[in-house]
Amino acid sequence: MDAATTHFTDRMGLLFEAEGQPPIAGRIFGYLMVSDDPRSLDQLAEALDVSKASVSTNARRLADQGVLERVCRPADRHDYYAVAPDLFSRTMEGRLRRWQRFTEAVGEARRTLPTPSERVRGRLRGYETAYAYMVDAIGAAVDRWERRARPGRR
Amino acid sequence: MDAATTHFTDRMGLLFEAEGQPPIAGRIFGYLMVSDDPRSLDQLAEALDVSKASVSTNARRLADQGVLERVCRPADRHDYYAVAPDLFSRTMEGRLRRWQRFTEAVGEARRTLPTPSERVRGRLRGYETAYAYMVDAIGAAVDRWERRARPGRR
DNA sequence: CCGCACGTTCAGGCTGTATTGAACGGATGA
DNA sequence: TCATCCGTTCAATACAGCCTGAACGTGCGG
Repeated sequence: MDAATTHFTDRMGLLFEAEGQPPIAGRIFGYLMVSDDPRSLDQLAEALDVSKASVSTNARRLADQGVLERVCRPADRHDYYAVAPDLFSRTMEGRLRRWQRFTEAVGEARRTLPTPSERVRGRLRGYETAYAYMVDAIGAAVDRWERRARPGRR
Repeated sequence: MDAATTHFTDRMGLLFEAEGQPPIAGRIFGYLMVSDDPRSLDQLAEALDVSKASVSTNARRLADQGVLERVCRPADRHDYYAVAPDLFSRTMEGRLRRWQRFTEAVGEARRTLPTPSERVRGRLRGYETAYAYMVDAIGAAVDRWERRARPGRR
């Protein structure tokens, strides 16, 4: 692996770490981002110099999140991974899902708090409304983007 | 602190943890979210049953991020904290900033990789374009939201 | 039926970080 | 000037999670 690629994968590892994900997951993602073809677990383990166990776990994790796609080739027992073709909208979906968890907690609080003041109730309700507004706006923007970047798909 | 509030603050702690932030930061945020008035460091430490050192560090951290606001009262040496009034747009700004780091790394990769294939180059460029598109869309949505939620402000 | 090549799982070591108690600096008021 | 009350900083500890090597299950080929 050349120096520029190593630099990029390491940086992705740090960025993923800052988002609460394992560093290796970020490095896998980074490596596949700059890979032309899908890569097998062995290729990933060797390129990144990490154990196959980690690669297996983290690659599957990323695939579950929709960041990667598992590619199967006929007459080949290897699992190959590649960045998801609709990576961007998947990422946005994931972000909205994470925000939704916050909003659910806020909604539960608004419903179960014993004696919320008017200000607190308004604050919580305001957060929920803003979230709903954002879901619409971002969803619409992603749709527009997808239509622009991949006209005719679906 | 009543059970519903404790439940909410703990949940916020877990959600913050999943985002790569200290749990106590989330609990502070949660507690201030359902607090009518600004709270002092001592109040926070007692309510959440944590050391004042942690409260000091994490509250300042959140204030730096724009999530909280430090409130000063005349003739009172205490520091008070409250959720930022423009919490939502601050949160969005922070999210865009984090995405920007990814995009910067992608841009650097596109410029420094020794022999990127056409597919890889297109992928990286596509990511950068999508990010720029999203910054615009989200920025515009936040503006619309701010104008709707706080008409007349500035 | 055996050998091999995969991917997965799991206990254990290890590193990084959150949290704490204690010490510190600064400002205020007597 | 001293005593007190803040908030901050720091070394030390506890803890959580990542990563790994080895063992396991599975399916294919000989």
